[in-house]
Amino acid sequence: MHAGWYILQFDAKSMSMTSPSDPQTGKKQTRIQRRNRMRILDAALDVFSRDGYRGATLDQIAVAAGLSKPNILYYFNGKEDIHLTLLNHLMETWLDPLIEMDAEGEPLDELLSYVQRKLDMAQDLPRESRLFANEILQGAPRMRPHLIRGLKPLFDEKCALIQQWIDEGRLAQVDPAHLIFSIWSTTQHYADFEAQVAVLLEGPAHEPAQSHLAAMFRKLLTP
Amino acid sequence: MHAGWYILQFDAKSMSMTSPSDPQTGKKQTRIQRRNRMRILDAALDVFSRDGYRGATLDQIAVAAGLSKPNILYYFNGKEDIHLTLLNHLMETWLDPLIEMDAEGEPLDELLSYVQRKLDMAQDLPRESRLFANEILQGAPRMRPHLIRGLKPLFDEKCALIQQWIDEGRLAQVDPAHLIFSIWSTTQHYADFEAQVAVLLEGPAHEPAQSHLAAMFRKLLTP
DNA sequence: TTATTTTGTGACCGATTTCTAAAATCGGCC
DNA sequence: GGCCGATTTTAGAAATCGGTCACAAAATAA
Repeated sequence: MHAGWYILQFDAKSMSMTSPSDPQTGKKQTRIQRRNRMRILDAALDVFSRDGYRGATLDQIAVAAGLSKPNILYYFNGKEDIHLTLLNHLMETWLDPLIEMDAEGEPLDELLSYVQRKLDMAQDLPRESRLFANEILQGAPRMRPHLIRGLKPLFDEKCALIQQWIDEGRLAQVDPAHLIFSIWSTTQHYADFEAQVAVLLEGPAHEPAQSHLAAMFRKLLTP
Repeated sequence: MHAGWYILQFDAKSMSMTSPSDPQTGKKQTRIQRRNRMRILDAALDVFSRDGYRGATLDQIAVAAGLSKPNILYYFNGKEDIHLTLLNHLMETWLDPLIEMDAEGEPLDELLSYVQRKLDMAQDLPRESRLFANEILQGAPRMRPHLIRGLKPLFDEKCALIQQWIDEGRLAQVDPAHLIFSIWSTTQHYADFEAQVAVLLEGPAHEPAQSHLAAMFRKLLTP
């Protein structure tokens, strides 16, 4: 949960008070509402994460959710509303691993744990990872404000922390920003490029990604 | 140029002999044909690399190319044809850096040069990188055959080479496949997630990506 | 020049897409 | 049962999609 979340949610709403699609105004959601909104969001996550915003259609989402198309629009104010809701939900969880990186902990442990958490997320939530990748690939048209107001300050804070650890001689010399980029890219790769990875890892068994990345970043960061 | 290329091209064609859109059958292309096909492909690269196959429209491409929609379809047999042509062109150049990795060279030099070439490509051809990323994100529906027939054998060959270097004690212990994934992901990140990187690197100057990646992989690979 | 081929366009088609309006149906509650 | 709000469906409007076609304009060959 971050400060920017409710702001985005608020900005995005058309502020109509008449639809059950607005969890802010509708005090109490029915069981059916909760169930169907969940179904729709789950189906939409499949579709948006594969085809991107422009490539996704309400028909695809409706079929995947097992609901009629107008019924989808009974629960959400439109395609944009669904997509924005997904991005907002994503924001709630996406930065958690980075937030958890603790200034009080042992630097190497903290960073290797962070790698582990990011890799777990890529493997447990590949659709969310691809949804994010799609949004950034398209130039982050809907998420740039959140990147600036939410991610950037957190990023700067953690870069400063890593730099401090380096200055204290507790980590090897590394550019903190590029280090974080390397952690993000190597971990998310297994979700975003799953189709390619699956083809290439076919055949004889390979070392798990986890041990490779742990070894790599340990070597990189050990002073 | 790979064996699979002509096969893919062949499969995709409707084999009509009447359109200038088929560079295989039309012996000599006029200047106008070459110029307009170039314009269309350049515009289509913009659109496809941003919005993906389903999200892109012929209207967008036509506007970006400065041509009318029917005129686009005079030069190409359809949306699919344009996209496939782009992917085929991409294949011609995308694997070159990996191919160049030389069994006769010094292992560390070869791998660090490979990192450098991949990073150069990400910075010089970001649209191509995003086109590729989009295709894989969507499950590689059009490229999986090429991944299997073209990339996989090359990948296995280079993995074996790296493993041999390791066995000879000329490189540190590393899983070759995951090493290559790490090289791909870290370099392509700067093209595919450019929108995010641009936001986060704003402010005080940072070390260039090149020196970070060079240092990182040198440290990882030095025995 | 004329004849012919190449290149380009406006009008249009059927299918798809987002979204609305209104009627029909469901589910509880008295 | 009968009422009332919540849910769902039917019907379709309006715009956009990929693609076609007849024909005009321009380039080229004779």
